Amino acid sequence: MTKPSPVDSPSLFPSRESVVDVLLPLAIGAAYSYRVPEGMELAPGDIVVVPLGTREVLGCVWPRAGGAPAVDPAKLKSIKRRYDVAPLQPAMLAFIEWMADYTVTPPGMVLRLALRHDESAGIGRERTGVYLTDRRPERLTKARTKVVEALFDGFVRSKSEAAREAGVSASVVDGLIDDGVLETVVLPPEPAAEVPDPEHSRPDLSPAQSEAAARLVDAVKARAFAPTLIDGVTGSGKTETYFEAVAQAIRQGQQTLILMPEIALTQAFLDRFARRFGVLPAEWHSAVSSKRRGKLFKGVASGEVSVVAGARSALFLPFRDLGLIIVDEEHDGAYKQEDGVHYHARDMAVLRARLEEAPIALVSATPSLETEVNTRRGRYTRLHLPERFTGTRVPRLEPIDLRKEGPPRGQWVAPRLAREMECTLEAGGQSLLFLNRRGYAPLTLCRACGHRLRCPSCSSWLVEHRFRRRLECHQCGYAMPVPSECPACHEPNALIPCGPGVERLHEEVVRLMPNARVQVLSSDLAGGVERMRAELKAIEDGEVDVVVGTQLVAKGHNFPGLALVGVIDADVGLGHGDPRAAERTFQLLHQVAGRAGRANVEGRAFLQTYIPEHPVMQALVAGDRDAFYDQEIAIREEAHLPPFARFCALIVSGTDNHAAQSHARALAACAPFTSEVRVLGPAEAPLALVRGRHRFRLLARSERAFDLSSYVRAWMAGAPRATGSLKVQIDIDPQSFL
DNA sequence: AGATAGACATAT
DNA sequence: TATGTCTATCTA
Repeated sequence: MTKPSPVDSPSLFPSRESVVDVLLPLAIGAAYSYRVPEGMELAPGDIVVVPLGTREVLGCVWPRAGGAPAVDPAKLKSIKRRYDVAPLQPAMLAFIEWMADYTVTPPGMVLRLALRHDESAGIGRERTGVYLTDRRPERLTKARTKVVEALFDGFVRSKSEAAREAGVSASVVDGLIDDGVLETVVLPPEPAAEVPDPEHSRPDLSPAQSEAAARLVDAVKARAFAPTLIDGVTGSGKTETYFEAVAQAIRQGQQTLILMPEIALTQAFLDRFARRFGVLPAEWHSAVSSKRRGKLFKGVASGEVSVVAGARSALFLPFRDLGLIIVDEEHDGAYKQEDGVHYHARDMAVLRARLEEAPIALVSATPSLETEVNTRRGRYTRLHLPERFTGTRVPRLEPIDLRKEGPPRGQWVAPRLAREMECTLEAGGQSLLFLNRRGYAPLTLCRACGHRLRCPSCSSWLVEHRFRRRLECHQCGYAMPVPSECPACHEPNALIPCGPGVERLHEEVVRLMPNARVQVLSSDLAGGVERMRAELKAIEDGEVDVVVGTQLVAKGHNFPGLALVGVIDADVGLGHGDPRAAERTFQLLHQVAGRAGRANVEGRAFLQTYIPEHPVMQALVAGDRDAFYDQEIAIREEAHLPPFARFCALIVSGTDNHAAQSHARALAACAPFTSEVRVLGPAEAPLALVRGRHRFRLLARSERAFDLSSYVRAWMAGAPRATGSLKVQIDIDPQSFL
């Protein structure tokens, strides 16, 4: 593949050519053809407005596929107008086509991801500026005097700015314009983003960081595809290291995309960026207003915006000249898009980097299995940051065997951990107890008849949330008030909570340590984002002695003062047959342990488990990451699952076929890798679905559920045709584009 | 994605 | 026979 020209391709269609193909952001197989109006010049990548049926839609002029498609010329309609934005670059067009092919999705659906911003939003009204003339108002009111005084320096201000500075309403300013006291000028549009300064503040880097940064900078200078894994322990300064590569891209006048899992786009990251580059990066995620999105879209397309930090959707921004991609926390599951177009943003980022001929850095303390494998096979370069920047070490997890030294019945903190927490409290240190279970108790059962409360719609356990006085289903969101009697045998006051959730753990810690200030952190914390921010601040300021938290505490936020971390139930999430369970548990607990310790204090971490002999626990205790990956890779190979196996879903729709619908539901529940999954083996894939290199593999919830391969074969043979449609997502080797 | 044209089901 | 609801099909 040749490097596409970063600027507008000069290869316009010959002037006598009056028809172009336009890809529409719809689930249509191919681009449609449109007549080009007299005098309009179009090239592939241009965004245009075209008529479609009764309405008008946005589309993208698409390279003409080989061989003129036979469309009745009488059906051709004309392009309405060109949309005022820089054209999509050839690499972007290639990206859309590749990704569509790769994800078995119509290209239009991928284009839709790129054009999803509001068309009108970015255009923005013209801003009017005002300045003071020599003329003075005939009737001089108090408000008018204030305006004249405020603008006496003669500088141009926007209307709203002038009003604000003078402390009057905008109508006063308008009145003065009418009287000729103020003159108006058209102001240039506000810049889409501030310009980062690569030399704003050069950081002090450790030798390991400097070495890694130099390698990355070289890769940026080379302007070639080069995938790298930045693999460094928590606190090793991975961010500061890749910032040097970002700085180099800025110096070269190229753009950078920094992808992060939605949750990681925190103030902490933005602050660090601002410290290094003097300004905030352009942010792109679901909370950004549509007006702002429109503006950014244009700024990114024109090349004006040089650094974008965003969630996975930022991958579809129309960069003019992308010089570097960073995928922070590359192992994070949030990169996987599971509805609409199914894709993994990390893999698509690698694809995009290849097509843009740009280096890409995947960043993680606990790389995903596939990234580790790619690195071991030499497809990615490994840059290892072995030490913490502060000099303290990431603590080893000390195992607590719950079979031997478990807590008394009805309690969850082992005596040894409780003593350690007590010591930490006396020494003025902060502790964190980690339990990946929201609510009070994960299961409620009837003491009288043994009935267990299940969700009526999806049959998983109902989780008691004592604070909200509700039973909630964590699977589907169903909720009901806590009943006073058993729904099965109607025995009153017989329902008892089983097992711990963070709420219950909180209760226990308060009992164990009456003098400690204890705070629960859970994603369902009452009071929303505001409250969460306040609590995090309180923790940071040392106003909390013990934090009891779920998954949330493992990601994003930094707790600068943690001296002790205790994992309450390390076995949660293992043993459900999920092929990713071991990997996820390892990553999560490794990250949690990494929270302990600070600049001058070595932290300690404890791991409560019933299965200390389990490979995940052994690897965590030994701190031996390589051994863990070795094992995990071997297990996959034995099961004939490629280490890359990504997703598989079979979606059946149709009213007449109830069996098909229940199959679809079962599959939706198990794909991709969320519950017990069994490989039914390679089946003869329908030719229509399998394109060349894609291997076909079906995963089902269990052997008993149904034999999918024969089901699909029957379906393809037309047996239960009904009115349904069938979509099979195929297990693809995600590196097939490398 | 919409808009629309058929296929059934139900009201008038 | 008009009207509503659900789906599959089409848009150049």
